[in-house]
Amino acid sequence: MTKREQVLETTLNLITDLGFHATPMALIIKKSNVAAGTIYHHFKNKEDLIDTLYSELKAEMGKAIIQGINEELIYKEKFFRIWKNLFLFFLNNPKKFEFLEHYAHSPLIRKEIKQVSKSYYRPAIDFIESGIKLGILRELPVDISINLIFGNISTFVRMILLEEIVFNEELLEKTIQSSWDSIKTN
Amino acid sequence: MTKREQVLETTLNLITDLGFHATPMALIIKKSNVAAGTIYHHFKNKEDLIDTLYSELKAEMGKAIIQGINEELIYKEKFFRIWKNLFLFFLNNPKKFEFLEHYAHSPLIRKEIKQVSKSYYRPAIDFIESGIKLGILRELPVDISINLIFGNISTFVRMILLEEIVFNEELLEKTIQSSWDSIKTN
Amino acid sequence: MTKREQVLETTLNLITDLGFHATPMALIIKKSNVAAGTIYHHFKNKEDLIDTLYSELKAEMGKAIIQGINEELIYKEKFFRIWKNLFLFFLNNPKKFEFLEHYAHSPLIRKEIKQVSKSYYRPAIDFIESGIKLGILRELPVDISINLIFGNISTFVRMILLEEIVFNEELLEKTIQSSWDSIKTN
Amino acid sequence: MTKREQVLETTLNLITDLGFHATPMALIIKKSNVAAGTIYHHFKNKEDLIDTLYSELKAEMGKAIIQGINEELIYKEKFFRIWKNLFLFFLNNPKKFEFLEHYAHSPLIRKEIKQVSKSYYRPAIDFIESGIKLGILRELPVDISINLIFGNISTFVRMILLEEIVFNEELLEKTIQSSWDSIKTN
DNA sequence: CATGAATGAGGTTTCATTCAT
DNA sequence: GATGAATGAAACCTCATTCAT
Repeated sequence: MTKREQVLETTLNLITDLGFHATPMALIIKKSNVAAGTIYHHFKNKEDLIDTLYSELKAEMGKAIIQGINEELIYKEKFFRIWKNLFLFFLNNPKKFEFLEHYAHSPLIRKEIKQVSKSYYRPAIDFIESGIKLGILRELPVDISINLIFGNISTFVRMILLEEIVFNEELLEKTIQSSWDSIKTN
Repeated sequence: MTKREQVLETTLNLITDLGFHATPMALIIKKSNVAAGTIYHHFKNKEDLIDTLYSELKAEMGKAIIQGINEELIYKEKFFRIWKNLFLFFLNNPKKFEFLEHYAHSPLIRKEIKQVSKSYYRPAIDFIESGIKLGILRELPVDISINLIFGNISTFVRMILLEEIVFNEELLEKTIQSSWDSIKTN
Repeated sequence: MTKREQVLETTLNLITDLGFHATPMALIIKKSNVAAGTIYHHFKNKEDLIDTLYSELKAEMGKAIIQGINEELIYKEKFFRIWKNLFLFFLNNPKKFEFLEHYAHSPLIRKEIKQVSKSYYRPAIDFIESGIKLGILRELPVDISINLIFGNISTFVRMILLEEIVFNEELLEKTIQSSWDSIKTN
Repeated sequence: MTKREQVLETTLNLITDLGFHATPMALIIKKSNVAAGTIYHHFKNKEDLIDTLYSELKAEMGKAIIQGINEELIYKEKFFRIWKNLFLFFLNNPKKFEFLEHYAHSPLIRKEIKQVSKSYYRPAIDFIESGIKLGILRELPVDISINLIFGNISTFVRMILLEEIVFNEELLEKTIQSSWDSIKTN
């Protein structure tokens, strides 16, 4: 593990645990066993460190979403697959989930970075658009559909992580179904 | 307007615009026309100020939710009413919306405060529970249903505020419908 | 007990327990059940409060020193009496002892106040001077003798209060004797 | 001279001149030609700075006490030597004297620090104990004898520094003698 | 690439004091 | 005499960042 990676991982852990405002560089330096100068060798400044972290996590998430999707599946199967992909990525990476959720709408991440990061889930957008064209999905603005789905997944994940519900396959299917019912045509 | 109210209002505006870490007390002091000591007379420290703000806004939101609900309405009408109540509260109070959304899952707000604040939407929880008992809503954990609905509303509001979609009555009805379809029994 | 007395007593207790720097007016106000303004009605400011306390305690100490001294006693008996008087005053008033000891040489108490307070143990000074004239005490500067005696008493008291030694009559006599041996002529 | 040493020396001077509460960190920073952060790099906070200063001065004093003591000297000569060593250390280092005296019994210095500092004059304690065993000194608790001697020295030094007496060899001998007479057997 | 002592602007908070009631 | 909300200067300390090694 390189120093650079150590820093990014430590930052992720600290920021999700304590929040940005309670995570000074000094703490990141201490917990990642790195010298102050080393961080500034790899990242321009604190903002750049956060932006980089956000950006890399978004890319990782983008990759996770499309795993196992192939053209043999029918539309609804693809939808279920994507939903589960994202769900599992979040569930298995709770810190990354926390971070991405929290800073998605924060003034802390520069808009430019958010814009670039959006490209990572271009495939998801395309998928929704095609669904509408095919008449499988309702005529809602794509971003609404996208956000409805993402929102549902993140709510579901959060509740499992906070142990407000106990996960089981049946509940998972019901929840995906409830997502599907909210976007499919009747 | 008391000094205390001045401080809370200014804090809400500044924090939503700039973020917590970019809102120094000095700025709150200046913009609320109050002396430094006065803030610390009313609030223990910066954290307590934020906690108080969060708590009071949650209470206000709780009141907004149940307006106009009476026993003459049928279940689905009540649901639509509640959905619109919350939607309008957020849309008409964008700063409050921003703040509540952003700090809902932040380590900044003490867990104790979050717990207390939860009581403010007790009526909503009761409403969902009764819907399930009556067989109108699916057998999903109440908190999931609640969060699905809240999540949908907030996604919808955010997109209107960010001007990613243009609001109209038809779209509103479609969106509520998509929420309703995700929780109602088939 | 008047409000003024409440304030003085609370101040004595807090300052000896916490030190001057850790005893803000706000704490004195709280612990003495008095309003901020009330203190400033009785004392010009914080310095005046401390000065007054010091001054009144010195006066009280002055009175204690000369109790039971009458002309029927021989010189050495008077010395033992005075020594015990001061010893008992300190032992029975540990907070007053602490305070007087600590602020005796502190830049906190205005020199003017110290000067005035000195007059309270004029009788002790006269007593030493007469001892030297009578040839009973050594030819040492009066202030040295005075301070040697006071120093010994305070050391003795402090050790009892800190439970570094256990008090008994025999030890008391030995200690006074050691004081007497250090100033009497051979 | 390191930055750390600069800070300690400046602190000693300022605190003895003005007192703790009248010596803001800003003044220490200015007078020691150091940046604010530099102090906090070396010391945890203001209290730690004072504690460290106290501790280091005690150690220095401990070293001074035992200079020139060797086994060829008889007991009384050693006593006179030790007395003079401490006397001279205080007289030649008036600021250190002031500081050590003033904070010896102050709640400002943490008890833990005081405990550790006590070890620095272990040799003096051993010396007194051996004197009692040899029958040269009275059967008084060691700490009493120690404190009586220290008390006398400090009273003497203080009076010279305050110019309440004029120092000369004869007076010095008389004062040591008065100390000796208070602890030796008759 | 890596280090960590040093920086100093600016952060949060304290605190003696006032004054209208 | 007594109250306590309000004041704002100044206190302590933090923190992102630099730079000589």
